[in-house]
Amino acid sequence: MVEVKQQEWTETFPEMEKMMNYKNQEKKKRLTSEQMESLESSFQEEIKLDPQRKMKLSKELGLQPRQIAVWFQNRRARWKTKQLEHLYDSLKHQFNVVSKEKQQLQDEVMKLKAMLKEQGCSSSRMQCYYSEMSGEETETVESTSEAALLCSNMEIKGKNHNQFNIAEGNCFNLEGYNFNNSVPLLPYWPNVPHNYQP
DNA sequence: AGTCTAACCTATTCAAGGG
DNA sequence: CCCTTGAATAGGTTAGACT
Repeated sequence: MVEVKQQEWTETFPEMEKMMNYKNQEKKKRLTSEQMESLESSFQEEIKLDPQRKMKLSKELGLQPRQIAVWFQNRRARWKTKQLEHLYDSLKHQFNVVSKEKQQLQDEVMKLKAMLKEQGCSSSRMQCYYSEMSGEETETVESTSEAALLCSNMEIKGKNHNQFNIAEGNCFNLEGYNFNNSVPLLPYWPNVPHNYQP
């Protein structure tokens, strides 16, 4: 059924037959390691491909300009996937750090409460006493930790994702939280134009 | 404002190569 | 033979030039 249709097509449109033969002959070919290296170093210089560079690479590497464009397109897609993976790892690590800290603080609160109980002083009385002393509203440890986590999320959402601030290792502005010990970054980062919108 | 075009993106296909 | 990788394609979006 398919063969019959194909025959009809090629008889009606000889150009189509040419194209089909061309397609059969021209199988997908892998780029040589030299071509790959050259394209890769060019990509590291600049993630975007301007027409002059495309033509230059095309001549240098003996590839069609279209092939150069396609390679850069696919390379950007791969790069973006890697970025997302690293961003995910980074956020996961930060979440673990904050969770651990929250647990430690909660443990500390439990210990302190137990101590107060031993001394025969109720926690509500102690909270009232603390409020009078500091003149501020009292907060539970849960609320402060959750607020910190919320703030960190807001910080992330507030950033322009295209700037990749988190992935580039910038610290959060959260007071009292040190996120310097996040996951290691990629060994290298290509130049991304300021106006680059993935 | 509407149209055209080039360049780009994402998703997908498919050939090549490795285990 | 199956799975992964990467070159290529399809179809949609966007920005800029032009009328």
